[in-house]
Amino acid sequence: MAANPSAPAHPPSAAHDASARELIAARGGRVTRTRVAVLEVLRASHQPLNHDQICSALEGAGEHHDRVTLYRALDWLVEQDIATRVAGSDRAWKFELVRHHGHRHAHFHCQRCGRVLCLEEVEPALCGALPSGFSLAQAELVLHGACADCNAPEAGTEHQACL
Amino acid sequence: MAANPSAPAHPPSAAHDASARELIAARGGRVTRTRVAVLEVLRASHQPLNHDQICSALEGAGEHHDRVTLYRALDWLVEQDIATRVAGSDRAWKFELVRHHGHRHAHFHCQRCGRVLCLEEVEPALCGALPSGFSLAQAELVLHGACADCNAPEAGTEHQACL
DNA sequence: GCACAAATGCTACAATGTTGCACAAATGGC
DNA sequence: GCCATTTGTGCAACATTGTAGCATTTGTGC
Ligand SMILES: [Mn+2]
Ligand SMILES: [Mn+2]
Ligand SMILES: [Zn+2]
Ligand SMILES: [Zn+2]
Repeated sequence: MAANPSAPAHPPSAAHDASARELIAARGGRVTRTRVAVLEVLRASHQPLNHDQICSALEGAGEHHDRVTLYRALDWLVEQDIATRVAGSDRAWKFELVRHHGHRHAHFHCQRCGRVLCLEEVEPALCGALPSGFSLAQAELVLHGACADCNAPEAGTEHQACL
Repeated sequence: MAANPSAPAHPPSAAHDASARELIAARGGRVTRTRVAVLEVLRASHQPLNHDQICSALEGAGEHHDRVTLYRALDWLVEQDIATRVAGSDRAWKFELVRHHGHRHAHFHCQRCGRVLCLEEVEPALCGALPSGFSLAQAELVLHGACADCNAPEAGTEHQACL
């Protein structure tokens, strides 16, 4: 870490970091190391991440965060509608930022590489009507199949579990 | 149990039991106590059941089955395409019989009573196209909201977790 | 800086599955 | 019906994912 006090401590993610702090403070929460770090990780990812992936990402960046604290930070982000939970194929929740408010998109679970990707262009829809008396709060659509990478004939690269 | 050898041992579920045994044998599996019992429970239920609910149902009928054996029986049924796994809202799998082969229906998760119901009339659909290169094996649609029972104004009955 | 509420970091514990392995039981051929 | 073979079972131990309780620390407003 550069100790130069006249320059911003972290060059490119500074703006991100700033707005992460603002976002947290705006919700009336305390700006803590873990909340900021988790928010940064989620912001940097274009796919939903589970607790373990987030933990590894932080650990990889040399930051250690307590397991329980991480769970609690994620719970708080979901409570505040900053993030959402996505049901995974294994039985671990995945988390992603709510990027465009109110926008619901489908997810794709690749049965080959195991990744879960956001299909920003695909919205859940129902073919048939809800039985009377039922009220709908939210529709969750998960497609299972093979992703483009795994379908590509030029094998060689094993797209296995690439974060 | 009536010991009369000229009459079927179990009056109403005999047909069920018979075809459960046949179904299992037809897949080349051994007809065991647990597989038959689990199949009967699934057949009798009109909603997906998790491991614990199945275990309770059996226990309630005076039958004890080992936890692990139950898991393995369920795994086998899924492998054989006799049953399917349905992702639950908690992190336990639910299981249901494949009743009409190839028929995919949506599920409804009531956020009030916690039940997961089959919406046999509703099929998953996508609004928007799959990105090129992707191939789809199966679509899974889960609707979240309040079921008819929970929406009914005549409260009194707490529809909580009724099997 | 101080006070105080809000978060953290432990340690335990709960829920849901999975693995390995010795033993039992279902099946098919006699 | 009996035996041999193969398939499942039952148990104990372990793995993963998440929660609860509680003493200690930290962020915030003054
Ligand atoms: Mn997404
Ligand atoms: Mn169903
Ligand atoms: Zn893939
Ligand atoms: Zn309900």
